[in-house]
Amino acid sequence: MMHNKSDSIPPSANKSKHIAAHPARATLTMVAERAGVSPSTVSRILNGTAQVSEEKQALVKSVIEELGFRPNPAARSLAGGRTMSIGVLTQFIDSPYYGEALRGIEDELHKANYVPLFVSGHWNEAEEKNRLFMLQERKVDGIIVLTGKLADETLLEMAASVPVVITGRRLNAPGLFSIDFDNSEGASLAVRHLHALGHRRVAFISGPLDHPDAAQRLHGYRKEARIKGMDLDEDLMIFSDYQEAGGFRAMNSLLSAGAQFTAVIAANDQMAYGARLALHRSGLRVPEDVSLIGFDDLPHSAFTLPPLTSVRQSVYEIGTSAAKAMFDLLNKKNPPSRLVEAELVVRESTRINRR
Amino acid sequence: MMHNKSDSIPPSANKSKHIAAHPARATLTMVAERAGVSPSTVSRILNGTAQVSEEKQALVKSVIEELGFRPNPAARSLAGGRTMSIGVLTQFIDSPYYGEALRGIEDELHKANYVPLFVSGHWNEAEEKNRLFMLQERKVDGIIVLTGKLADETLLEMAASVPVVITGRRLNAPGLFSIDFDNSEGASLAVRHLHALGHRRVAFISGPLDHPDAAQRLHGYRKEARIKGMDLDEDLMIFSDYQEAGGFRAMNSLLSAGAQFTAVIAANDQMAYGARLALHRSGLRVPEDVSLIGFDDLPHSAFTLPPLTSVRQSVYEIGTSAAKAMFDLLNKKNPPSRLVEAELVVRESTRINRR
DNA sequence: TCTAAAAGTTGACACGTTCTAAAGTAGGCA
DNA sequence: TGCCTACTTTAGAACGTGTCAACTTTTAGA
Repeated sequence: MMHNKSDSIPPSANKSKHIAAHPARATLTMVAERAGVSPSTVSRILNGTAQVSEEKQALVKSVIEELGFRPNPAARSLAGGRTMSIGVLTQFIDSPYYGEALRGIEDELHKANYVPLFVSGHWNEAEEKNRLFMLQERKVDGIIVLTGKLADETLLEMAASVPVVITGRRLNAPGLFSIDFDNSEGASLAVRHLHALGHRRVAFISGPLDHPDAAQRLHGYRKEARIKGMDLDEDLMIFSDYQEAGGFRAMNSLLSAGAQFTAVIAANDQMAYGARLALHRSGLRVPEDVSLIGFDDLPHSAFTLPPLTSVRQSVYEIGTSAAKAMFDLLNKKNPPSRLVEAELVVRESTRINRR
Repeated sequence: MMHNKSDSIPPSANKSKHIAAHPARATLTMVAERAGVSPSTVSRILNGTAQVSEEKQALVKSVIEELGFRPNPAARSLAGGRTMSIGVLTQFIDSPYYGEALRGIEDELHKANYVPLFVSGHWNEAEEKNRLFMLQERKVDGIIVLTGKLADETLLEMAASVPVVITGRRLNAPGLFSIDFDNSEGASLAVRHLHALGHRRVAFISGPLDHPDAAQRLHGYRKEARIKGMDLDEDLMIFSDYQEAGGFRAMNSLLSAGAQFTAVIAANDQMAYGARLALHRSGLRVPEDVSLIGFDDLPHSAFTLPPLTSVRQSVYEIGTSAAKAMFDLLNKKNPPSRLVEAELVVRESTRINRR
């Protein structure tokens, strides 16, 4: 027999129902009583479920204000109403990249009195499903999924029972909204910039291909390089893990394999940082000897040495857009899926190729 | 009359109570029926509220397994039981510093089937109080506060009704656990290191003094410099905002004011990054001309140019410790408050003073 | 003026737990 | 055998809100 870990934890301390200082939270019933109407009426006013005469509206609302009444989320949830909470599946709560998106979501939800429930999937499909399941148990009103490895079908299935906003892929279905960056175009932008500076051999440090955005970025690089007729040897491409240390190792591999290049694009800024250090260790200067471009434009990239040229994506905006779309979904509107444009921020890590 | 923003949002979409595919979630009552016992007994087994005979325990547990029963959090909450959720007040959800702590908390809570509710106070006392209020409304079982501007009294008051774990200050009370870094000692460590390298004029870029840790770090710097008999002019100290851009500006001010120093300590890594760029812009090399030490040892600091010497604090561990302490509190244990030691990670941004 | 439809309102129950008080069941001792 | 204690178990009332069906009032049409 399995022992459930939580079994051993006794009930929490706050049993005292009436702390003297607090004047007993107002309930919907108290409001109804005070206003001389039925609880149902108050409920309908709160939720706009049906028509209520102007006068009663005004009366009840003033009583609500007076008593400082706020609906009890648990009771609402139990009664089958809204919980005023939105589940947010991210991959790592401390991701420097998605962090901004979380902030955007939080800011936007808060304006409408909603609370986000953040959970992390750790780029593991089973874990993601598990967390999503938890969210549904908690009866969240909607779910925002920040990328991840979930199958499209899983998402579509979920969208049938609860509004879903998904980033990092393009998908269309009722009750579902997707918002994605144009990763491919972003990578193309970087290639075009380097091409314009006279670079013809550009290395590419890719992220793990099981991340859809990594695949798209690699694709954009390949496509644009081909268009411009640039060299596109296999030994110019290397795969890594989106981490600083990974970028460091990748660059060392490139170097020790004797790859010839005058510029490098890293599929995210973190790998660019690592690569930059590796170049330094090998006595190569950025941008004098090698030009370097990152991707994501993390806040930090404006302060690296040299400040990093990077493909910018407004992740904060992705967050707010996702939250807004969620509200639309909640209101039964089905906003069209969106593709966000990328933009190149040119700083000091790229320059004209003199070789 | 004020119009409540949420009024306009219609009820959510999932009205259909019984989706064919899902075999109707098992409830506690169903479990009781199937096992031939009363709901109360099942509840008591679940919560360990009272003694139950071995046989019934086993029987009920097997039925729970069979039916895949999982308690409904909302119902629990409403009935006054545990909500299995812990409120976590942080300042910015995307803080590179506290992010790791959040991860630690999440990991630890998840093991015990608890869910964190993250909210952000944005270093604004009113906002912090507001968010804390929301958390209490949501009936969280406990609250973890990651630093902030709340008055001690507010925390103590709260601890009377719900278990509280607070980081970033030392406080003792029943139902409250505090865990803090030894910030002062951390700063002293940095000063000692520079002194040993022969530096006598060390500048200090402080964080905002309304952050308690900033005050402590400044204090540690002052104390140790005095002990070692080092120069401690007022123009060696400058105050900033813990941000990269702030560190950049601070260093420029120092430089343009003509301050003389051979080393700099920044009160956090982010300001160190900014300062490092400012030094570079002025043609000063790190560490050849100026030694630089940061604070926090962000993951990134191992990959800056040069890799940054920094005072390390295991923020992830702070997170897990906070969560563990919360469980102790929930179990009515009152663990002793803790002070976490700091450690200096020496990399390549410091060297012997040759001037 | 009468009637039908629409608008406004209400009571009662459901949601899935926890908790209290009280009842039931043994075992031990006189 | 009968009574008391200690251990188990249960019935049933909360908890605060949403919803449905039914009821009442108003409005509009003829």
